[in-house]
Amino acid sequence: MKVSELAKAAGVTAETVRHYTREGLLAPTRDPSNGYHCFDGQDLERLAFIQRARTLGFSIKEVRDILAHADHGDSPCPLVRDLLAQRLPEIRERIQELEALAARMEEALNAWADMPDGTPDGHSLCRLIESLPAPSTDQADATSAKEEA
Amino acid sequence: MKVSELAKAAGVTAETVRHYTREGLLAPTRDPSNGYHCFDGQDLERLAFIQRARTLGFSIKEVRDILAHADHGDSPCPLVRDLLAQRLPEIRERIQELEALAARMEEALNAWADMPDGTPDGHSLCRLIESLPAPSTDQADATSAKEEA
DNA sequence: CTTGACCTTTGTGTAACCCAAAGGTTTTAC
DNA sequence: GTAAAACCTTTGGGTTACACAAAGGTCAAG
Repeated sequence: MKVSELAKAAGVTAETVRHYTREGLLAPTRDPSNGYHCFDGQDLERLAFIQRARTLGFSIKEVRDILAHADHGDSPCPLVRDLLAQRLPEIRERIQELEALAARMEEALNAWADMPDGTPDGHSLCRLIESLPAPSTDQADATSAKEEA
Repeated sequence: MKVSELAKAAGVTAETVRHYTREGLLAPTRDPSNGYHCFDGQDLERLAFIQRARTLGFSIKEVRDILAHADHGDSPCPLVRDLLAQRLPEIRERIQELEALAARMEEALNAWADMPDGTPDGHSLCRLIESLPAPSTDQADATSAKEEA
């Protein structure tokens, strides 16, 4: 199979296949006559595996580690479970942050429903935004903001 | 005020202040004697404004647009409201995705609680992951996956 | 006058691809 | 038979919001 054929079979773009290949998640052979990448059924299974792992939130780097374990004949399952157990609370935290964000946005839209659109006057750029509570400036928050990025 | 002083006053890093300056959100004067950036009280207010806008989910680019409107004497408020109204459903969608992700992760952890850690056998790299439903390969999903990135 | 703390600019890294360009190959169609 | 379409290759740049390191100038304190 060539790049596009594998891509089509797996439902991803050819670029994605090339990206995974560059990153070492897939290791196709080469057609010596023209230098094209050659994938087989195993690569398709491997790509499907990668997609499932990605739906669980694993990064490319993590998937590479998982595959390396398996390629080395070791069970990657304990690693997989550890990563999941570690990441789950982080996801939940991220959800909380987004819910707080959505709440702020909604609150703002409601609060502003009848507030006038002032033109900037040197003291205020946009009262709609300046009416918000100031973001906290302490270290704890700076840390969580770092995570947010 | 010099960079670090403004940064401390606003509770951000000096790097962040420099970044906003590079991006044109802040326009400090220069000390002619040494080329240092000089910020004043207005810049501090402006930075506080930026932080509030960021807590509403506005990107740097959007904040720049908002500030440009205000600097030009126009009310940025309608723009702000439009952006918020547009972004809110996107945030909600993102929350749904993350909740689905958390659910998949949790489900996986539970389902695997008593499943054995098989060593890879050529047909399976990690049954824990391969027992997952295959990610859908249709265009609609590819599109939403694009948004997700 | 020498540290140490702070300033400057420039360039690199992050995550996971997307996209364009330049150039070779294979397939298709006339 | 060949020309154009379609696909392949590698390389390099773009995306977000900064963090960080390097190289070199500046400034306050001892």
